[in-house]
Amino acid sequence: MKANIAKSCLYEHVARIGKVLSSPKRLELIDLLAQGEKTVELLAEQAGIDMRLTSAHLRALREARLVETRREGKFIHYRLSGADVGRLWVNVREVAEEHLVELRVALEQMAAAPGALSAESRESLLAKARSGDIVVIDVRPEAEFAAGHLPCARSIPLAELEQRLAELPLGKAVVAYCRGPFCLMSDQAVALLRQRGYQASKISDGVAEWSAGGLPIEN
Amino acid sequence: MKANIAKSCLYEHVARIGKVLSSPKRLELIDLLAQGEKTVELLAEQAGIDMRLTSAHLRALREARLVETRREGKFIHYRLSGADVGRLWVNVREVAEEHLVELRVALEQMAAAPGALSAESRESLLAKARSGDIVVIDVRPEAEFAAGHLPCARSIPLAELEQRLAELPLGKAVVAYCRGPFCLMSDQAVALLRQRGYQASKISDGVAEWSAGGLPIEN
DNA sequence: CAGACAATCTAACAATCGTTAGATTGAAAA
DNA sequence: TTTTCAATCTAACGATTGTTAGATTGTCTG
Repeated sequence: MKANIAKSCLYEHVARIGKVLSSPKRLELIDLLAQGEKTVELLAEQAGIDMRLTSAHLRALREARLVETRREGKFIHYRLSGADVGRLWVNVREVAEEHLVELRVALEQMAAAPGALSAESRESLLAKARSGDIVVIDVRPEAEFAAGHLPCARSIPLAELEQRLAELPLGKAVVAYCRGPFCLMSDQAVALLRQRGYQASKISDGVAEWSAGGLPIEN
Repeated sequence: MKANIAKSCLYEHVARIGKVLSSPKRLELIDLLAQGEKTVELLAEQAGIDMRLTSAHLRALREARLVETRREGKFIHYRLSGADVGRLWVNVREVAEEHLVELRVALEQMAAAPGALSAESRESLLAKARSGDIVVIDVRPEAEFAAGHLPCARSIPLAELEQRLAELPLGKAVVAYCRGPFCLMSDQAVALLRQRGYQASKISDGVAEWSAGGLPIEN
């Protein structure tokens, strides 16, 4: 039957997307690109992968049309080719968290600091941030903050946090966030802040999760 | 760094889900399972794959916890392990449709019958079905209808459509649906109905797409 | 022009995966 | 018990993929 071979061809096209999601390194690159446009060199450094291998993985991602490029002098900037790609990454990760117990266990024992907010809704957090009830800090590198961040958030990169403690009011609750559930920067920030007497906690959301939840992103 | 190896371990777990989505045959099995619980034999027949190979693919899906099994006598019934798995499949397919031009082209030239409804919202379709303005028919096998179907839909499997034409009112518009955008059954139904003088059209949604869109499913 | 550097290309190896076909398990029926 | 049949297991193959290291492209700077 002619229709049958045409049909299996359709699934083959979708499998191209699946194939690209089947490598941990490529997933990490997608996670990093969800924070904003980045050069190959920066991606290689942040993911801890050899630049030549990074380039090969990015090629695979580009052939599946999940990322696009932009040239700027010697540098080539990669970015996700749409917000739906970020949502897809969040979706795959959520399904993995839901069904793979091993992943949940690994996540729990990695986040040694028990700094997560007790199941607070995104909306109520946003309301408290808007009213000035809490201070929300974005501890990612400044370039990622500039590419897009949570409403009312202030950029204090983790590397600068110790020197810039004075910017934070001691009385108010401080809520930190970073790249998402797989990123440890907000945990480290919370640990440092608590050590210095601040009332600190974290949310596991990054901009991709926040945005996938239907909430606004500023830049 | 210890944190670094733990982190790459997290992405590896998510990649297990990606790996399982990287084979066209497995995607077709997921698509079929989104229609409801099925035995290995039935899946093999409907996907046109050797049963032993089907079993091997189902094993991979089960090891990634995307499907679960239930034994009933000699038969083993497979089902998706949650509604989120169906949503993930829809999500991956939508990203593929959005970014892979080749897939869009293949889809268009496969659906020879131009029977698709002009961009009508799901809600308005549901309202018209509820008011009795249109007749919605589910042309999938009856067992799939029984496992879950669109509200107000009537089951008329494609194989029985010709003999059961009398059940359909000639004056009203008839809207057919089947397993989803990759399924040709609703196209065939529309072709047959129009040939017999009915005012027929189709929607590309199946229960998975309908449900992923936040609309209710009956059974 | 030559040198520096970001990024890609190439070739080669080991490891993994999809597929096939034959053998085996396990539950129901004769 | 033996037979039947759904489903799984096993071994083997060919193809694909991830990774590595060296060579190359292309752009800016001196």
